[in-house]
Amino acid sequence: MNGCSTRVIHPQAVEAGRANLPPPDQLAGMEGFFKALGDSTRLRILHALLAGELCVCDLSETLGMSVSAVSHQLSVLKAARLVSHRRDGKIIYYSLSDDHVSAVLESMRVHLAESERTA
Amino acid sequence: MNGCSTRVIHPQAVEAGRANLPPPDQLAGMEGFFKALGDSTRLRILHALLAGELCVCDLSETLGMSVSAVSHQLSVLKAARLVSHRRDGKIIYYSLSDDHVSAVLESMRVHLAESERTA
DNA sequence: CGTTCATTTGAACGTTTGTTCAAGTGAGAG
DNA sequence: CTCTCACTTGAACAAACGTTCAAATGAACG
Repeated sequence: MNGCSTRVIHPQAVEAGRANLPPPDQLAGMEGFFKALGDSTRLRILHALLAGELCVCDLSETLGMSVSAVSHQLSVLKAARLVSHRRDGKIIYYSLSDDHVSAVLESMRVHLAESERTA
Repeated sequence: MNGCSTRVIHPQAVEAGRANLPPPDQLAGMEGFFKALGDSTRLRILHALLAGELCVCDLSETLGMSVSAVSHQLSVLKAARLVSHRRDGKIIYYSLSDDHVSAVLESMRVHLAESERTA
């Protein structure tokens, strides 16, 4: 909270920067979205679902981790609206909530390939 | 690590899901990228920089937080290659590392507006 | 009803993360 | 060289996170 000795170095730059700060609710939305994607288990779940819907049991087998751990992460993805689910008897099938999700994943792959090149 | 009683419910679905799992190095890259974006302070820094380069002092004034806290977060963004910096005497100016970053931010805003609509 | 089985949920525990505070760089000015 | 000032860095500590384990739903089936 201190700032610098001379208080502010470039007042107009500060003003311009402030003008671009997103309102709190938008900010919270973005943070939640990226946080949901910022975990390797959840990213692996999303990628596995690119092939089509999967039940929790199969997802656990696919990733080689416990059903409970997968279920916990699915609830995070569900809260972030990244996956949907449908029930068929005892089995619950999860899938990507819409095409936008796979588009995002694809665009990230491109970005990373790009910054790898610039390394 | 247990799986279900019947072991696997849909073996071919598991196989298809596994085929889409990214290799560990790609996965780590994605995770790091999204993790860097999954924090409100860092998102605010990136948005402030949309207007143009800013020094640490001004950034701290813009966000209303300590120079030290901002500097720590800048080092995270630097490690994720999301920002660049140039030195001019005692002052260090930070800017978005490339146009791709602002493109990503813009595409996220669109996605969030979309899923807001579907709410 | 009671059992089985896929899934969810809650508490626990170690790990990671973000901020603060104090000390440390490093570049210009006197 | 010494001082100042913008910035970085490390240790510390609380808050948030991901996994595990055990207990709890909830739907089918006898």
